[in-house]
Amino acid sequence: MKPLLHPSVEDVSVEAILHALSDPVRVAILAELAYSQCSSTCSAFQNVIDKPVPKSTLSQHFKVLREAGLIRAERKGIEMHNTSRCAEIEERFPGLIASIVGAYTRQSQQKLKRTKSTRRTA
Amino acid sequence: MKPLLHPSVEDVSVEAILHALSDPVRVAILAELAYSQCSSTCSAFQNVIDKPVPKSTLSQHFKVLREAGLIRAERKGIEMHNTSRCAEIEERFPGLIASIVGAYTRQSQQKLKRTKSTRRTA
DNA sequence: CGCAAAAGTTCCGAAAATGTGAACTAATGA
DNA sequence: TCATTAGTTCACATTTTCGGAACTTTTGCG
Repeated sequence: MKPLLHPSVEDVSVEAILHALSDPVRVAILAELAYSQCSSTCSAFQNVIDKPVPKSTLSQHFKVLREAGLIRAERKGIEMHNTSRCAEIEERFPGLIASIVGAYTRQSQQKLKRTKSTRRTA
Repeated sequence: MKPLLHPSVEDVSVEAILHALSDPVRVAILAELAYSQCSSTCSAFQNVIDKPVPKSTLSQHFKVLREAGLIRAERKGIEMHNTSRCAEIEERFPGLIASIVGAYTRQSQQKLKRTKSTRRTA
């Protein structure tokens, strides 16, 4: 199996980061990895959003995150251990990831508030 | 001609913003609009990157920026006047746009530095 | 008015990217 | 050796994107 390429920090591009994080599933994965500060397997994210994500799709998502330089993946026996590379990226692009994850957080809070205050459909 | 839909600020999504800004042409446009603080026509950006951008493509790019809520477009006579909506978005997602544009700026500076220090091909 | 030009948009076909089931690979353990 | 589990790769359908050609709006000019 291929040795899992990870770009070095100086090869990480803003385009790739933004593209990777323009998908709700991928941000959810990164946010979780960044928050928990410890490694997680891919299959741990099969229900990262409301509905289940097929594993081939999940694999693609991890690939995108990996190649964007946002996560590091290491094979440990039968499973993959994924960790965030946010600290490295923070050095190169200070505040970038934090503000993106922060914006998503704010967005989901506002979404909650809206459905709470306007639940006429219930 | 259609009346040019602009999402209201509270309908702007982070996904759409990141997707819009994951393209070099579109960031270049937004950065320019945000920096200049005044309106510009679409055709003013035909050479926003090294090579010329076809006008149908440019039109699509402006549409993406518009629908993401990043710019406002108004027809003035024969041409469109585009302005950035960064101030509005700053209220909803503080620091987001600034950190993205900042990251791109840093990236292009580093790219310059690299080609300067390693120009063997010249 | 009629017509030409300029700025954008829309249309459409080609090319690229994405999602996902099915088949495959690699590591583990009985 | 064989079954199981975790992920990857393949193949194909769907979607998105690019860009040339044609179209629409507005303006300016005779």
